Amino acid sequence: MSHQFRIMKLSEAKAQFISSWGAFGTHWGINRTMAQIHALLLISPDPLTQDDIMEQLNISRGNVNMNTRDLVDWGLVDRVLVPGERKEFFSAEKDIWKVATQIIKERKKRELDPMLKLLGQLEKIEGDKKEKNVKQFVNTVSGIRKFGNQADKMLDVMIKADESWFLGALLKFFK
Amino acid sequence: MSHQFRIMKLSEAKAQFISSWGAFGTHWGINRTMAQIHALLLISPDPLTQDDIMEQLNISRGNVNMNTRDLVDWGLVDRVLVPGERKEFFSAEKDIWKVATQIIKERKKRELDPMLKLLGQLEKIEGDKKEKNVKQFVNTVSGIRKFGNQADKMLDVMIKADESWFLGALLKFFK
DNA sequence: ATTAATTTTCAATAAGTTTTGAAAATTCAA
DNA sequence: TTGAATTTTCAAAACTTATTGAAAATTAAT
Repeated sequence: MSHQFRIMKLSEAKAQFISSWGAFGTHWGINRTMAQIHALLLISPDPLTQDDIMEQLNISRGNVNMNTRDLVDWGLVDRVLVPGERKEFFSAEKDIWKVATQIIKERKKRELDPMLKLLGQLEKIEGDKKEKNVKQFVNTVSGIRKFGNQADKMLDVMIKADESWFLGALLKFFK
Repeated sequence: MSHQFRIMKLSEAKAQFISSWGAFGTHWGINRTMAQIHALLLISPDPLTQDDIMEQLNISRGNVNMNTRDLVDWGLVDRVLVPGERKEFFSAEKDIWKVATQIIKERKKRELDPMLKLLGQLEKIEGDKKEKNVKQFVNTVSGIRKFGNQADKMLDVMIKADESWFLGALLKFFK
């Protein structure tokens, strides 16, 4: 079965990209609008104002304000000053490797690290280690913790590495 | 600043684990109850029935039914038959490496692969490749697509590899 | 075949999350 | 200072998603 695609105009392609990136974000714990604003900024060659974003995405001022704030907190977007302009402008980091490592760094800090800390505690429960419920609990928790610690170490190396080193090494690694 | 933890009883530790795993899941596009049922099954040495799950998590029959179905669809839980029992039982895959590769496999299929397909289309837009809006759009999309393709390849290797090979190789890789 | 046990479905409802928009706060130019 | 421009806040409303529970469907024992 084959499928014929039409060549799109920029405006149509932009709309598609923004909408898909938004839907994609919702599967990753990021709200739709935040992901859409990020997408819009990624494809904008120049920084945009709150009003630009409101207009292009048809959303309220408050919504833009809250979500740009979150994007700045995540380190994905910068507030930039344009000389001679009163309004403030927003600009997204365009290097996708930096975007990815920034997201990894934040999620690791916010989610993985606290989970690993908790699992370490849960392993030390009181009770008979031979009893099968205790045994299964400890096995499960320690299995997850060990796996999580490996992932944690691997992500630390990734975050510190630069892209060319990392991809080069990976390609060699995977023959 | 130091922090003194109390040693917990099994019942308390179980409750903590189930609740945290549920909260963790919500950051990863998995609903709270589905993650909690998964957690409960992971730490149960024996398979459980719908009624067991309803009782232990205090949720309705319909809810258990829908979420166990999803867990089975994700390949994380099996329906098992216990000889001489009328009811059906559920049991989770306990090997955490298998759990992780199964989740990666499913999310890749459901999310990454369709996104890469779309990005490939979006790159071929019509219009002047020298115009800065077109240029930025194409650059962004192709950057994401290239990065995504690398990730895709890497995940394919991970899915096929077995745990000991993979972790061994990773440790060597990261010196 | 009948019936009791069990599972599944799904419309109604509850719970949770996002969005709006107008008022309050802040910023900065004159 | 004053006041116009701009940003921020947050309670209320809209929207989305998850949960319930009772009825329907299925299963299997008698």
